[in-house]
Amino acid sequence: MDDDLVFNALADPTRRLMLDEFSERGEQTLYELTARLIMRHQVAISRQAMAKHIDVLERAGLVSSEKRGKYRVLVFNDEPLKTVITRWLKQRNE
Amino acid sequence: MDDDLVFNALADPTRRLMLDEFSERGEQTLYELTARLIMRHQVAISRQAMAKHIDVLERAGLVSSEKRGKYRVLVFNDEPLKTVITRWLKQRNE
DNA sequence: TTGACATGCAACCCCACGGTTGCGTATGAT
DNA sequence: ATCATACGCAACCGTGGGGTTGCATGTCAA
Repeated sequence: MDDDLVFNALADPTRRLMLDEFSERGEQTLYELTARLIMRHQVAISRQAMAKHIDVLERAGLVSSEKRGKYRVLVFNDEPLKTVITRWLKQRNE
Repeated sequence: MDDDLVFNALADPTRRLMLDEFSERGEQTLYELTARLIMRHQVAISRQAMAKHIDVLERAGLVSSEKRGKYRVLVFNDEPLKTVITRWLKQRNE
């Protein structure tokens, strides 16, 4: 896992919104996700821009994708987040 | 606290190294921190570039600074990190 | 088989960001 | 009083990232 890819993936507000949707629904189509961002978050974005964001998330290991017929199905993976956040926070056992 | 500022602050590898140093020493001079990055992490960076990074960290609330005589003393604050990381991770009580 | 649809790919644009350069300022030791 | 030092400020530069546009491809329903 590459720290740099993960942090860069999190640096963009649109990608963070995507992760918000993923934490609600772990599995979504690219088309579904795009529709959701536009309708529920009033994001003005094109399909191509979304595809680029997905590529970034995928390279960071936060999303894995699989071609299923006509659709590209995206699956959320929160493991990179867990490993990344412990970097500067001392363990508290309270 | 502004999420965007925090995530953008974390997006740069040099700033992450700074936070590494801060988690060891919560309080440092800008001069000290610069020297540490150069010597311990082989980072080639100028004082002015460091000052810019500190500004970014400060706007994100991760660092507060105070002028003490000739020096600028920097104090680490991990609160923004704590509030930010819980966004996508469901609580696990194991 | 035809056509709508979901996606892939490549070239291009714009601007924010990290870095440098140059100069000015104030503090403190001698 | 002098001078090295730690820092602030502003202008400039080059690159990368987010976005768009245009076109090609593959899948599925009728």
